[in-house]
Amino acid sequence: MRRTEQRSVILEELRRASDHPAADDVYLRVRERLPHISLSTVYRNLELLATEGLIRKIEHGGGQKRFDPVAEPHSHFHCSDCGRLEDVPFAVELPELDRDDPWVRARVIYGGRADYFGLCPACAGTDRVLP
Amino acid sequence: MRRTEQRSVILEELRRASDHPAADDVYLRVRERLPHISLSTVYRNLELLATEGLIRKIEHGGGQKRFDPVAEPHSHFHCSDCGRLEDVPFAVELPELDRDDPWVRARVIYGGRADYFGLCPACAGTDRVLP
DNA sequence: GTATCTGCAAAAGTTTTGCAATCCA
DNA sequence: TGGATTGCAAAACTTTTGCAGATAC
Repeated sequence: MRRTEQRSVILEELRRASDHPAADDVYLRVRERLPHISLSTVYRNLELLATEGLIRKIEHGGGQKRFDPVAEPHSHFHCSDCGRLEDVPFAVELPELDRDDPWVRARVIYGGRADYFGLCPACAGTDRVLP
Repeated sequence: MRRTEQRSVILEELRRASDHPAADDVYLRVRERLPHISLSTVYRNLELLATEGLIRKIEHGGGQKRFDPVAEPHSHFHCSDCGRLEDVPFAVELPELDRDDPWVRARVIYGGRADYFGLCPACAGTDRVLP
């Protein structure tokens, strides 16, 4: 993987973002700094960076895939109302799997992840009135 | 929601499937029985059935959304190699959230789900040689 | 009878790909 | 220099939508 300005800026802008942007959000942000960059370059680099393990691709409701600058597995919170996608600010431990279970033994399980869904502060109204 | 033959057959075929098919897989199966059905009807019905809570739409790696005939939340196992999506055959309990945590208090959390990823028996080779 | 539903076709939205030119090591 | 990378345009793919006619209740 070579170092190119496009690749660096894409990674920088993704790391600066806190909202798990989709490819075309990244494109818009990167374009502020590199006005001639093309959307395919953004797609190709996000894909490559995810393959190389520097970032993470997230499946999320809605048409687009989102990208996470944090490659380490962690939990997300999805707002069912506005679609916001946030990091859960603490580690969620999944229960240990029973290694003797035949279903578990028949598979190689790399890991697991817990995701939560509900209403974010803005949609729940708790960002205005705190109880 | 009215009862139509198309809707019934779509639901039946989804319930008969064990592989969490995508919309166009459902379309292919339904077409065996209703050769004149259109893909949009399949999309519209899967969407409606999911909205009504009879089935569940699953976000999953790869371009297409998948559908699950089981509406109750349960865990899935994603094969990183071949893309197979299976039900985890036991309940995975998520740890209780700390209701006094300010992050938790600021949100309305409907629920969570644990998903696992790794290699399925075929891709791990354990369907041929059992240890 | 009327609101819902279907099929068709077209549109919309997202992601991928072919290719010639350019760039990095 | 040579392989990786880019920009552009076109293609591919998935999903949604408009509309006229058919259907369920």
